Amino acid sequence: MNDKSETEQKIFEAARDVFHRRGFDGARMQEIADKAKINKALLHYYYRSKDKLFEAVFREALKRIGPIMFEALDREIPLEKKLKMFVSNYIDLVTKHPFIPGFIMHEMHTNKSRFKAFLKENKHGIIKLNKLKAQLKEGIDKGQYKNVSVEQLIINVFSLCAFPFAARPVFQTVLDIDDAGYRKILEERKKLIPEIILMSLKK
Amino acid sequence: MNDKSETEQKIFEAARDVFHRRGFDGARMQEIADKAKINKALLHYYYRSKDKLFEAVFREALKRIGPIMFEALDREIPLEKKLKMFVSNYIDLVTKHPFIPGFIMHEMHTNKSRFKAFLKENKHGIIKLNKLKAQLKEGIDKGQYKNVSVEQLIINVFSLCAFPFAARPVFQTVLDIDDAGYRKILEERKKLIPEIILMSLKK
DNA sequence: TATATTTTTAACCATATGGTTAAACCTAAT
DNA sequence: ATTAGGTTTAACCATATGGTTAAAAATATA
Repeated sequence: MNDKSETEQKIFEAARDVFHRRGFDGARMQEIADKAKINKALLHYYYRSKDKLFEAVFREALKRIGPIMFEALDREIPLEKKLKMFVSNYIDLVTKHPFIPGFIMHEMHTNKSRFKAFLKENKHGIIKLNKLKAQLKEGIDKGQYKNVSVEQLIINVFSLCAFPFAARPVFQTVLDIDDAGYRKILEERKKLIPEIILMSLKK
Repeated sequence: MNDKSETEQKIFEAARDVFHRRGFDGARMQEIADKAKINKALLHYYYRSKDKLFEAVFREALKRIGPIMFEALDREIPLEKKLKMFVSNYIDLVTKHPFIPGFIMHEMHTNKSRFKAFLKENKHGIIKLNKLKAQLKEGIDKGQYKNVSVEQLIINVFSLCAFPFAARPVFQTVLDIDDAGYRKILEERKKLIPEIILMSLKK
């Protein structure tokens, strides 16, 4: 869109950092200002309120994830490639922004209406299941795949991709894995997840 | 332990409700008091502070989930049964307390140290992987299972079980499913998840 | 019944927090 | 150099919030 001024950019990045990490309720305008190394009043100069600033951050998070789902799932390539592409893209993205899944989930729980409203207005919001559905049905009719619902399929893929990030501190603690070890595990999943999903489709 | 007085119980239940729903930062002592139909000062009479009250709620959530993981995973029954039992128990529990997964995940992210400290002191905290590990190794050696790591296996099972609850609002919105429909999907997963996991183990 | 103890309440308090204001500062155009 | 516009700051403000206090009410004890 508009090229933000340098300060505006600094503010946004600081805000993203803090909101992602602490959630809306946990975020403090002062912390954001400090992190951006500007006066608190400047936040309100550029973004009128905490709500507005949050919305900008929330939108960006959705806009980052949306296209990935959209591009990968709604495309004319074999299901197998589609899956691998999606999983790899998703894991790469979230590795760079590890708080996005948890952030979106939590904000969604505490404020469903905001999310729904946003999705409705956003083209990437609702996943277009048509192609995937058709593709799956074709495979099923051919006797190539088991008869599974698209919904379950998508829930499975997302669960296997996103949860290891969202629940990372839980897993690392409970399974006693250090950071390097966990990174390795995440990397391995780029191969593992498509395998699992494809296997679950086979008869 | 000690049989809480009626008021104490009312307070705790109200607190659980509010904390689960809003998280620590989003929870207001006033809302808890209102929900319990008592004066705000009574909260501090029974539980000294917001932190203490939260801790009680947080502990309870972990104590509910811990034994389920523990009981099911660390037991002398075939892997297949173990899996089915765990998944079914987990889904039943979380159906009754749908906010637990998201609650634990979020609080973990925003306050890792509290969680780790708690796990260390709790017997159910660290999953004992020994039996599961041995069991898996045996199957692998016999040529019955593929060579997968216990860690990935556990991450997969938990992801498939927990994420559909934690991200429920996201899925329902994005996939356009109503409450009844989603309940059905969750119920179906009691069969689906063990199938997927077992299939992912087969050679 | 009188006294001590526990439970509950209304009224406060101190602080944190989101937000505002008015003035200072900077930069580019005249 | 002066002016006008946008940018940045320090000092405030109003309110929400967790927490306290002292007294009332209820309950147990003698």
